[in-house]
Amino acid sequence: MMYTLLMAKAHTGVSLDLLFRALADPTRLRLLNLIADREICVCYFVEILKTSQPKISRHLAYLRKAGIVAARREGKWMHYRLAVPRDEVAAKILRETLGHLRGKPEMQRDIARLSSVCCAPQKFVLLQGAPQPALVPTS
Amino acid sequence: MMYTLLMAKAHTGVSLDLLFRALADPTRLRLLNLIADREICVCYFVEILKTSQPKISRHLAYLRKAGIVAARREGKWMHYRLAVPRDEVAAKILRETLGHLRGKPEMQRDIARLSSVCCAPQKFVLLQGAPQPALVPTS
DNA sequence: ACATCATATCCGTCTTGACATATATGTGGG
DNA sequence: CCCACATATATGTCAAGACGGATATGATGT
Repeated sequence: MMYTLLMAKAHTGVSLDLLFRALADPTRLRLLNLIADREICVCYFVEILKTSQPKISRHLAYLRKAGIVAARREGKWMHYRLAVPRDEVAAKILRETLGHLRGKPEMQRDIARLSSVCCAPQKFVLLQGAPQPALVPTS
Repeated sequence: MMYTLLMAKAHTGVSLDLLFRALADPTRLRLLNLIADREICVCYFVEILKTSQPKISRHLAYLRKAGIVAARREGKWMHYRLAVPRDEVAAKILRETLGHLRGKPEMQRDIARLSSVCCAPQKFVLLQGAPQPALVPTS
């Protein structure tokens, strides 16, 4: 019942204002920054953003329905990766936005946290045995 | 009471998700496309978008408070023009978005309507004696 | 049974449109 | 000059819906 606006048009491809809607939230921007060039599973988001799992899951659902990310299940784990929108304009704006995010200190901090978490996953209860994120060829 | 989130941060410059919020609406995108490279007064928006004047005025207020457009009064008329955000990242994304809009058929139709309306303003009751839009040096 | 993740529900806030009304400026008459 | 009155634009109010966070519960795989 929620997010019906986005859901309604998700299948037709992302029109510009829908893309902007998807980008108009700090949590989603942080998620996108982490997803940008690696396939990564949900437990890392929970550990890095330090927010509740349902909250993250909802924002990921939002991005999925907006056609910006795609998910793949591997056993217990769900891997998320970027899904470049078919719409050329939307795709370009998304790429540029991700590029800009990379320069933001807050975003760099998230990436740094990801690195440290990956180097010592055994230190984080949530990440026991979690699959490592895999870099993805830059689109 | 309305738009408090935007109002709260408007003076500090536009953070990325606030810019996206401002862009996440079709009406505002149409307005921005018309404003992009000319200073233009409100009555043209009403005539071109064919929507209610309060609706347009509200969206313009939204864009104003988001720091994306600026207004200037000249007698009865209010002229709106683009206001490039101080934040370099936001400014770049805005410029690129406007560039992309230019390619969209719907937006080109609006520009076409603007031209025809400007050539024969006497045909439109709303535009009797309204000042002509003035092109602005491309930023 | 447990771990990982997704969805439902509740609640407060924001957004949006429609409609009514207020404000600001210009104009003409006394 | 002051007063109506028209014009251009802005704002208040209301209702409907969307959003975002928190919490509880469901689904899926080991």
